[in-house]
Amino acid sequence: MPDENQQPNQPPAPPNPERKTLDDRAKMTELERIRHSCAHVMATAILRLWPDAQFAAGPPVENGFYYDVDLKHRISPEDFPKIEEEMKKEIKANNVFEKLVVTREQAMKDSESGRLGGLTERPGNPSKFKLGNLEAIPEGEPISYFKNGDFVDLCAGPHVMRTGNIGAFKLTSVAAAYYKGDEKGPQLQRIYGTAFKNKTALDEYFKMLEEAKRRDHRKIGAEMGLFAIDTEFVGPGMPLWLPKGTVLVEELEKLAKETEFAAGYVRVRTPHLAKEKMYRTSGHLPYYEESMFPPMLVSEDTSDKAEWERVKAMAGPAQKHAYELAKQLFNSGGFKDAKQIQEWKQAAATKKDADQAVQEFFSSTKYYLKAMNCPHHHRIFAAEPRSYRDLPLRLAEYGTCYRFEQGGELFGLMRVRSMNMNDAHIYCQPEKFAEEFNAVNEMYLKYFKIFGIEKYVMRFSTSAPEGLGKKYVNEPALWKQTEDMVRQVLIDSKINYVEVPNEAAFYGPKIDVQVWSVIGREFTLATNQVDFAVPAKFGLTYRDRDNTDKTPLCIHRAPLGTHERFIGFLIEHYAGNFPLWLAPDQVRVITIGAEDDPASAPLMKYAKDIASELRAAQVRVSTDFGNNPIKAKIQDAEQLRVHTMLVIGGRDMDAGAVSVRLHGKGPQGAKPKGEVVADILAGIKERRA
RNA sequence: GCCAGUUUAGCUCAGUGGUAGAGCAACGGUUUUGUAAACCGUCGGUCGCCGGUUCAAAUCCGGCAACUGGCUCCA
Repeated sequence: MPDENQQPNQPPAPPNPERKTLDDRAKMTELERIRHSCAHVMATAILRLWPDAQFAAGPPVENGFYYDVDLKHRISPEDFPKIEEEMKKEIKANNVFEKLVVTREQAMKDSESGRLGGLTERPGNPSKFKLGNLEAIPEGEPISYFKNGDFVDLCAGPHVMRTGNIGAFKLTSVAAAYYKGDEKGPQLQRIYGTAFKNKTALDEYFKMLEEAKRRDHRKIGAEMGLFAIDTEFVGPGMPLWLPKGTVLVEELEKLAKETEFAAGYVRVRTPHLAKEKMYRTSGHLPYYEESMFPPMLVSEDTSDKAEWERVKAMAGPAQKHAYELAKQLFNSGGFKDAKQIQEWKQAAATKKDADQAVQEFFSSTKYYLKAMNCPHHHRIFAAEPRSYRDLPLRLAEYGTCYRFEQGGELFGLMRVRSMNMNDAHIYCQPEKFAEEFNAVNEMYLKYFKIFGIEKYVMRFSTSAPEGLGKKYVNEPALWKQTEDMVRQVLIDSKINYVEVPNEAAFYGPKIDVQVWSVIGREFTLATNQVDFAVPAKFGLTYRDRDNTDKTPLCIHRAPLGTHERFIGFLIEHYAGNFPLWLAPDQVRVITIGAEDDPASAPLMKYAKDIASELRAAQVRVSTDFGNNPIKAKIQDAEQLRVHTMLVIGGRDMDAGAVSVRLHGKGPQGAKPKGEVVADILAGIKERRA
């Protein structure tokens, strides 16, 4: 990793997915030691209440600690007070955290007797997870226990000196977690807590959480009328952009279009659907089917006769029954109740058979909602003969994609099922790759500057040899070649990055840009992927200088990610206080004097003229000429987060001036009207922060 | 999808088996103003949905849905 480009406020690199070395562990900060120790104290307390509990891993994490436990009793927040009670006793006892170095044989023995992660030996209840942890310790590395009171744990430390050094703590939540993160492994209960040096720091942390809640994009989005998620009629994970949110969407599109135009991109537009053949050819279906909406089945021939032939050709009664029910479904526009669906499911031996029956019914054309834009763009590349002179061809589109994210993944605007990607595909000659890839990275940095994003890290995801042919296309030479190219560009451009093995896309290595919102939430915003596989699958070629046909390399890139996630991020980044160019409510003209008061007629004219002038210049301006007191009008505008308030009274009118007030910054004094208007227009044009 | 929790008016929230409440917002009026709340009044709810227990359910029980915090996944 190039250190010289390390930015001063760069966050620490994400935790290495591989095992922590003893050296890494020794670097634990004091706070981390407190939290790690607190996890042991929590385990001690849980064992006093439920002696048969088996523990897996209990590390400190960003905002606290957790311990994974296997226990018949389902721990709920109602149990927290009594666990905390036991923890307090252990802290009050002020036991020493004693380190014992043991042999592997001893540790094996203590795992089998249930002593590890226990208060006593527990015959017939071996410490199975500790045994697994023990196996992961490489030969030659010392094996140690930490002991506080009766609790003995397999642990490399480090810890605080005594349990009494844990100043203040609180249990926060419980969740399910898989042993060693393996979905197929046993499921454990993960108990989360947090700990601090003292009560003041703990209270501050909870106050910070409250503050974070106020900045949550879901809360601000509702307050400002940016978006709505109508789960009843539209569906979960499919946001509706309200007029004010649409302003943000369109301002971003404008920015992207200008930037891409200047960088030599051309724009294209594609439908939201494609035939099954598209995703079979691209190779997405086997890798990606789970994340796509189930296909729509479309018939080009529904004549009764053709249908009958198909029914007769079907294998068994199960398929025939499924077929009848499927027909009912399509004719009536949906099953009437859950019983009917159940019946249908039972009728078909497996879901596949039922799908098959439906498909047969409609002469077998499947259409998929697109989960990505690349195949469509590949077909645009294929639509015309290409010469090396046409390259690099940069096809850009704000393409709408649909992904069937699992229910539990959905999260406000951050994880959605319908999304608009700031997408483009760059087709280039392999020898032009570095130049193009670099230009894309520079575009990222340009955007970050506009939005004042200072904390970011580029995650360079590469393949793993064991995944070739499974998770990744089986092209070892191309993997190595493209990964080397990307790495070289990153090193040459001195961009700060971390390399993450085994996380590439199936068709090539990728770079994800990770950012942190002010409230500390982490986001993967942008992505930049190399694709050496899919263009070949579509038979894409260009005629090179030497009169031979060659396959282009493709770079997928989305510097602004999706509208949904990017705007979600921006809402929290700015806490809803957008810069003038983005603000849904840019200017509000507020009069001291009401429209329904005849004496204010000249003031009204003066104010209306200013509003009209701004509106004619495409500024989003509203007016408040109502009869509320000025304080109330100001408050309304402040709560709406109107960026610039122009307060106009008789005094201003007489001087040909307006009084400017900026949201969150208070009154800025009266200035000549022309100057104020010019400044507003310039601020918008320059996209001033 | 998995574990736990939550769901009462547009929003924030009271209401632990006996006639659904408050503040803000909205709407109607009064008041005519110098930088974050003038005053009076009116409207607004199948207590997420379905079922059960009970003389009686927002409240107790079961199922489902959505959301929240995590896990796995991911732009």
